[in-house]
Amino acid sequence: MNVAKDSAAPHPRLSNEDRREQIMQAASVVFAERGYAGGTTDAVAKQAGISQAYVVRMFGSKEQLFVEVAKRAADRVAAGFRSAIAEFAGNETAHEKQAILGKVYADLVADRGILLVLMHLFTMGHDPTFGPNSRECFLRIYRLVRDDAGMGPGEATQFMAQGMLVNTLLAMRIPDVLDEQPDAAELFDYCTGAQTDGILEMYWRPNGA
Amino acid sequence: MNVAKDSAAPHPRLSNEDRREQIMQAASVVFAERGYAGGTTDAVAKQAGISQAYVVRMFGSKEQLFVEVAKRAADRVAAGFRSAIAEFAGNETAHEKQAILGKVYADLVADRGILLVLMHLFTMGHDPTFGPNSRECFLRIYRLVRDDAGMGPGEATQFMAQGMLVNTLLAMRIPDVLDEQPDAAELFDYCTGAQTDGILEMYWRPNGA
DNA sequence: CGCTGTAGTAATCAGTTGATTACAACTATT
DNA sequence: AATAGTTGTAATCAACTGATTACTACAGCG
Repeated sequence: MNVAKDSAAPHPRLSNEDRREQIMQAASVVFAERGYAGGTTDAVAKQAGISQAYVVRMFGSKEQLFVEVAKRAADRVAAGFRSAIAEFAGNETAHEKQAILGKVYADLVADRGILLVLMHLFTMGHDPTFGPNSRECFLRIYRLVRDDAGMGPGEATQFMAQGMLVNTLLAMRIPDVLDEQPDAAELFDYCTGAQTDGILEMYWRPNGA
Repeated sequence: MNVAKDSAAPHPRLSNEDRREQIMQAASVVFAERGYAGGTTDAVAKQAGISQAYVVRMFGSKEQLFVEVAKRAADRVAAGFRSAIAEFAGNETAHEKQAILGKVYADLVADRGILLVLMHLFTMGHDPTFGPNSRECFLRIYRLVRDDAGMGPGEATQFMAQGMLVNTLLAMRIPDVLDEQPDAAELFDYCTGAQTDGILEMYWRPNGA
């Protein structure tokens, strides 16, 4: 039996796998708020409660860490969509499909890490490393919506457009000024449609789900 | 009469006003590609061909410089829309208005500075300085489209959504992979509609207009 | 117990960065 | 021509940052 170290032990000593996951979660928070250039490996380390040296050694470089964090964010969106699509009855209209996937997306981006890390990735299309990555992530989601969900290219495009507007509004923290800015409330309402209340409910929590 | 200094003079010695404009143009290029945190005042200075110290002293701080650059980007979008709206005949359908303003927007974001600086601004909604600024800039455009252009809230929202998707596709440099990625070509085509060719034509030039 | 691999850190380093200061060069006014 | 204001820079600084190295501590295995 282990000695009693279950409560607030100074060094829980995680496995490689668990620690990786923990660092990526911390990096997601840090990169989301500060961007790639502004997110320091030291901030990630502090967020994870470990040393800065360990963060760098675990992923080789800050660049590689960001790539993996961004990739995982896209993975989660894809997984969320796939699992929702798997439960389609098959007779939904394109509009109904949009509503279902829209709700799933609202759940996903309640995690500001997913939301903002992807947005930061998209703004680095010029970068030799991040650029190809960003295009691949985005097109993967597009294909999922168009093919697996079975929307036409037009409907899929419109769905992606609405998603990008939701991204922007949430990134800007529009929900913070809903009370004092009637126009913001109107725009947010028209954009999120039936999901408005659900999104707002999740928005005020520390993290989604 | 001035002495002959019109050809490649080492120090043209600009007026305060002209120099400000030149620095902001340089900063627009630098911040666009590197983001706020990644864009150094030294890179701005080199882009403008002056010393780093002068960049900082002219604007007080890097933060203030970014605020002014972002504000000017939003101003240009607003001015472009306003001048197009001023030429409305008054009997356009909402769809026609969207097409006209869409074309104007395509012209504007051919300048990657405008496009990306605004996107970077939008991702900093949490920042006490940039946050209020980003919301104000965005809502200003929304009101312009909804009120001055006379679209309803629904049409205006849809127009903004399409704009955010165009932003994302251009930021990711989707046009760079149009040939090897058929899905990218399809998405871009459906998104830009009648303006596809016009946008691409401008995309390959050093700068818009 | 000794050995080996793994988790984790402290210390350090070279390069960068925003900002400040003091100073030089030019221009206009009187 | 002396004065004063403006344009612009070189030099410098303290703080920061990603990465490397050498080290410690612990766990499993024979």
